[in-house]
Amino acid sequence: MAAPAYQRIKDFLLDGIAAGEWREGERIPSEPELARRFRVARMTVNRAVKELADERILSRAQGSGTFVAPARQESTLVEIRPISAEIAARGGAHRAEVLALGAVKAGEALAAELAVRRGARLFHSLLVHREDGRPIQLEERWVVPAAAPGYLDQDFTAVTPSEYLVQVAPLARAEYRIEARPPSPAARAALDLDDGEPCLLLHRRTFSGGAAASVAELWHPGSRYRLTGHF
Amino acid sequence: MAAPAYQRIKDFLLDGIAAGEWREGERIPSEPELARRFRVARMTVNRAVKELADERILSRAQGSGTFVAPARQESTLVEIRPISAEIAARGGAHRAEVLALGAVKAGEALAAELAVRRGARLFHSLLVHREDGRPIQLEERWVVPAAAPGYLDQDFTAVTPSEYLVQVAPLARAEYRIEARPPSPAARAALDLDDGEPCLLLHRRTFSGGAAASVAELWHPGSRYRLTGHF
DNA sequence: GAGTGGTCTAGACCACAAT
DNA sequence: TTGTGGTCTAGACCACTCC
Repeated sequence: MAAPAYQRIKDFLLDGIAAGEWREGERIPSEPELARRFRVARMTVNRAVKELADERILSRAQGSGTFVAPARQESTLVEIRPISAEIAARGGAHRAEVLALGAVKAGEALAAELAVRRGARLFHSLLVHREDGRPIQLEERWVVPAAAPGYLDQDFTAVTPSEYLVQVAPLARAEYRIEARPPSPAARAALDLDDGEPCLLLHRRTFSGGAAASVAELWHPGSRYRLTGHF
Repeated sequence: MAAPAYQRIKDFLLDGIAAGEWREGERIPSEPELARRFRVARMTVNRAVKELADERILSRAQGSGTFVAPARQESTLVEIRPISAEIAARGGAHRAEVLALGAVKAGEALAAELAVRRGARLFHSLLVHREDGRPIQLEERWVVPAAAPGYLDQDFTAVTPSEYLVQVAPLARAEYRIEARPPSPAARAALDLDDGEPCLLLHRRTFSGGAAASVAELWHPGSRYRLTGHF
């Protein structure tokens, strides 16, 4: 199962940008040059570059070339990015620590949210994400086994659960809920909070193939995390 | 300057959906059929349909066809939905109380946000919104006078500031920021908070005609208000 | 004029779904 | 088996920018 050519080209460009090979405002290789390098038709390169331009990672100018777009500082709620990408975009170093990974039985609330029976087996993970060493997110997740059978075998320090789930269970829909909350005991322990510091809680339920696939609770320190966006 | 073929096909499909020719979940003509009808290559049809699928107006399934996607509702964050409409949608009774209305001088932070000089005159309003008698939002707002000259003469118990501003200063753009915060003194006094109850703070800056027009700080009791949405 | 991206063609092979 | 979408080719012409 090789990745399609256009995807390989996208990855090549994204890796180059991440590695600083082309910086903001700099020109990337032209379509004909990429076509030669990857031995594909120009239309295939065009698709790869066009998609990155649609995602505003590149900007194109007819007659002059394709350039790395200025980094956008927007974690739009409508398109929530993995925390690792968000941190990388700010130039920070991301590290994840797995606090728990295993199977649990669904309680009443979870059973209702995931449309399984009470006591059903669910995969469960608990991670802390750090930016430059400081905890920035406590991620607790419950996953319906059928939606991601290999969930428990993953190394979530390398690929975040959110990234893994997107790969194995194409995301059809998601619901979210944002709240200000006093920290839960687990969040207090994991997030290195000041006295009286509240948490920004992002609760998310995802659907894949028409059925509920996972529920996530993302706890963030109120003093060090905010959601931003624009329209 | 004729529109490109792929755009004509997109328009054809959008018009058909708008006219009810194909309803939610129904199949639209296949790529080969559209190619015949428009006398273009299948790749051109593919581009048109793929773009509409990327925009989630259509959904595609290999082997079975292309379907009209279920209409998506906008997240409450993406639109500026006045709190009064939000409450009405839940079946609650909305009442607003004006705590302050007048002119103030811009401090450093506000001057920077609104691109005016320090000490410049700004309109200022402070309101509490109640749902069935319980305070649900403390709304503090600073407005550039040029953007809404009649701001101070309004009766904000009848029309909320947000509704008034949308009328007089067509909204071009907005930035928002969502945070979890301990209550400010004003919020503590106005929102009838429990001990240790945090606030969900929505900070919003609006632009009209290219210039910053207003800044709003919307404080909500963490236990009684959440932002929700889906995609 | 040379190089760039924007669009388009007329095929092709494949994976997948419905039958 | 037939029809669907997913991907790709090897060209082409055009509008535009830069030199």
